[in-house]
Amino acid sequence: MPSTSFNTDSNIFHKIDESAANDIINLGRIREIKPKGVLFEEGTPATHCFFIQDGHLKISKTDMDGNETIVRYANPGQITAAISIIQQQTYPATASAVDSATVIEWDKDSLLKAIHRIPQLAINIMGLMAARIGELQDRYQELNHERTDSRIAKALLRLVEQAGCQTKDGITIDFAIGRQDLASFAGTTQFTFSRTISKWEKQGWLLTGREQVTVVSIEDIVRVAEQT
Amino acid sequence: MPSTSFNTDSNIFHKIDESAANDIINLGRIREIKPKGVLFEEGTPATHCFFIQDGHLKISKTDMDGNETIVRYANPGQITAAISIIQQQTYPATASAVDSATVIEWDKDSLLKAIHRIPQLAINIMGLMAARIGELQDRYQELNHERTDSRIAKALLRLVEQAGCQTKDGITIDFAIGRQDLASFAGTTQFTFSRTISKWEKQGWLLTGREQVTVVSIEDIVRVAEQT
DNA sequence: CGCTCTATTGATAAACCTCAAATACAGTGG
DNA sequence: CCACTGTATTTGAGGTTTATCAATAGAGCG
Repeated sequence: MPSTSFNTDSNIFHKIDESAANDIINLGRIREIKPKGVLFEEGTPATHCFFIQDGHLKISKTDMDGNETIVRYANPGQITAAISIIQQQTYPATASAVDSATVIEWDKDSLLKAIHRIPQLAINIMGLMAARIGELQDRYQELNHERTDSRIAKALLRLVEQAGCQTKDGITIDFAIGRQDLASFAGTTQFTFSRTISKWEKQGWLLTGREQVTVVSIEDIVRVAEQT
Repeated sequence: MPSTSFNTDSNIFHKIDESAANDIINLGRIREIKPKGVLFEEGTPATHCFFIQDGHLKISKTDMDGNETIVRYANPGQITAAISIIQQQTYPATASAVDSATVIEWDKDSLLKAIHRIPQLAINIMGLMAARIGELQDRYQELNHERTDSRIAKALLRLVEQAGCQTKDGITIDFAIGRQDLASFAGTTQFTFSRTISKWEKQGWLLTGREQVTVVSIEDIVRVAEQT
């Protein structure tokens, strides 16, 4: 049950007519990535830019001690590695597929040419980038000043918002995601994360399973997210 | 001794010839902001986009408990509030001048038209946005996994890099900045910050004064920044 | 010289991480 | 269908970093 309905406001083809959009798509190459497959790796030369057609990517950074920080989850309709359009640099993070994903891959020059022909494309990409800056700033602030409880709640809400899937018990996340990844996304450890959500499960706010979480009572999670 | 030399690579007028650049500038309006003056406030409608010609802006978010998070310091040559080009939204942060600053202010429509005429402008702005995303991701990771020592060192290095000014004793920051702001920028409290830098001052790595810090031994600060 | 704003320092507390170990779960092959 | 193996998750105990609070000291300014 893939959530392939793009938000038109934050779509790179917003305000671009279908034939032009198809031209742009045809400049790229479709690629399938297997679960846990790596699309691009932090530190390698940034040559391509990707549009996510289906599936979900984990964008993460790993430091020298092996600590993984999940920068974001990238969802259908978004682009990633926009940096490669502009500067001859290296990818600042690693992208790997959480499930089976299909992306469209453009090389720098093709996309640059497309932008010169269709400036609206640049404006749309800027919109996506602005949204990411906003989200990163929010998460930075949260990590700085909020308790793990709130951050965990917010992390769950973000995932549910971006990849939520209604089931009979509540809303679950569209792809398999382990505690370690959830914890990294929330900016905490798997241990603290585990303790926190088992507390919530006892309250009946959640249902948990192996690599899976279902939010039963959104209101309660929102309340925790909102509290100091 | 203002550091008004823009880095051409990350300048919004990169690859744009002078007459076109002047056209773009003339679409805007020059504004002077007094020290501590507010340019735009978090949550208010995002109507304008700003180019910093001279001076430094503090971009910050303040939560309900009054905790200030300094998202970044914006320096000459950069733009801020790029979000207002694209979406009819509110500013995600507050910008205030740290010293006397002069900015060029564009309204959304003027800049949109300019982009449609000169797509290179969009590409340049995307470059600046990509740089900011990269920096935010770095800082997020640091806040997540590094000790306050390293973060404080990195904060000092960033400021020195962006607004450093060579003096006879070492490199000092171009504008007056108090401990509270330095601490916020490093993601810690004024107390921890104070303790840490007085330790470093005793080692002879720094000279400190009221609202002022001079880095004497960059190498030692770099070493602390680099350590786990 | 007093007033205000900024910075330092000490004592205390607590949130959170680290490490160790136990338990649950899913898939596999017998 | 069941035991087995590897992985994921939970739980506990203990320690450490870092925030919090309170109080003092210093700098600039009229």
